[in-house]
Amino acid sequence: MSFSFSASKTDASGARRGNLATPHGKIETPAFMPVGTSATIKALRHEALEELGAGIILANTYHLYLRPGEELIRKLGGLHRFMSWPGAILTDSGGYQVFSLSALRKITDEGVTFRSHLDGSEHLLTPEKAVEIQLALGSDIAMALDECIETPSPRDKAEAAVVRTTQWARRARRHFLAKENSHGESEQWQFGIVQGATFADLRRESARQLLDLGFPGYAVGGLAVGEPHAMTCEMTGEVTALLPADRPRYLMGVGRPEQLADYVALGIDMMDCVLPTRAARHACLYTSEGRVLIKNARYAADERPVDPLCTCSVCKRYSRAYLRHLFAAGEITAAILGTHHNVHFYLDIMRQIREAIEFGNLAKFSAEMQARYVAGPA
RNA sequence: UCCCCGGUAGCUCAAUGGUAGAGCGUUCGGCUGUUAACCGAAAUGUUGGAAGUUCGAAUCUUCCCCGGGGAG
Repeated sequence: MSFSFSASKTDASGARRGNLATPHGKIETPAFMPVGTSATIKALRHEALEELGAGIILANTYHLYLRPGEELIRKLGGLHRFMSWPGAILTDSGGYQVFSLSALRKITDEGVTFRSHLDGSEHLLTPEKAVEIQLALGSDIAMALDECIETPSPRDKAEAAVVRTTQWARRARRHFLAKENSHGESEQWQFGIVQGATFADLRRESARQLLDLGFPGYAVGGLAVGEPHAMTCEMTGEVTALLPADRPRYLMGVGRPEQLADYVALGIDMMDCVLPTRAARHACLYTSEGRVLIKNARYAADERPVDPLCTCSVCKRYSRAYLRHLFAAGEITAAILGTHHNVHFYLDIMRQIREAIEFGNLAKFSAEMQARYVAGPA
């Protein structure tokens, strides 16, 4: 089975309804990818993930390189087999760690030197090395190493990050193609990542430079790192306007439930975010009526489900009172149930978004959902 | 009956004469390509009681109350 992507229907808004075929299954787009940095969606078993209908998940090059090491995973048959996940996997390159681990790394033109947060050892991650690791992992989609910078950033810093990201993308693409040719047929796709911070012209320039490198798909990175939602949308729109219609667009690291449809309307096909999983572990549950901070005292004797409109197995069975108790008691089951619900909620939003695109009424869905969401929990 | 140790925030405990604190708990908030079952804020005190010494007492003195241990 080989790769392909097609966006067959387009909503008036610019939203695309498509299909992404991978060696590990077909994914209906627009798609949300739960984040499993360390080869697991924290507190969620793969059985549940499959039940929830996740077709593709994220894993992280840098973290798996540090532990358990990509060579071990290669020996054990690759990441899919190692973690026993039959669906598709996209691996982030470590570019986000350039941002999130800024205190532990140094950037040069050659690459990024990280001081491991696990044992303090030093590691040089180059664009080539990131490709090597992702080939060893055998992910379906490999991301090129990029330089993700913080917001707000001055223009000169954003310019430098664009230059570096393009140089790194060129090296990553060349290295990837050389390896791919030696293998024969394509077993993996590689995406390039657009940077440019909050500067529209830099975003456009970054996109044009990456287009020259001929990636099978393109990502928009360095957003949702503190800037207002309107800015995220503006930058995303600048980029998607330039990207080829026949290739998937991936907006990295977004977003809040009420924002997902906005990104889809800008022509985004794929998104990922730690919010549903992390917030769940921190007792923040997303519902059709807004966020429920389940540890609040007001839920102590509330026998209703977390979300009365939700069809997930947690909402069918357990009360707010019970979930609040589990969180208050620090029980591990709290994280498991909360994560299950939140991931269901995100994947269900995406299902509704896809359906709305089919019927050409994404804007209506978005408005209705937001109105209900903003009203807040009863 | 005597001797010793102790009594400080809801809990476990700091502070040895100089502005009563911490951790946990409680309440509330934040998390956007995961260094995050994490992080932040707030509320909560007649320092067991009474009387002394002192410019000043959780701290020193005396008596009483309560808990633990020991002796007889």
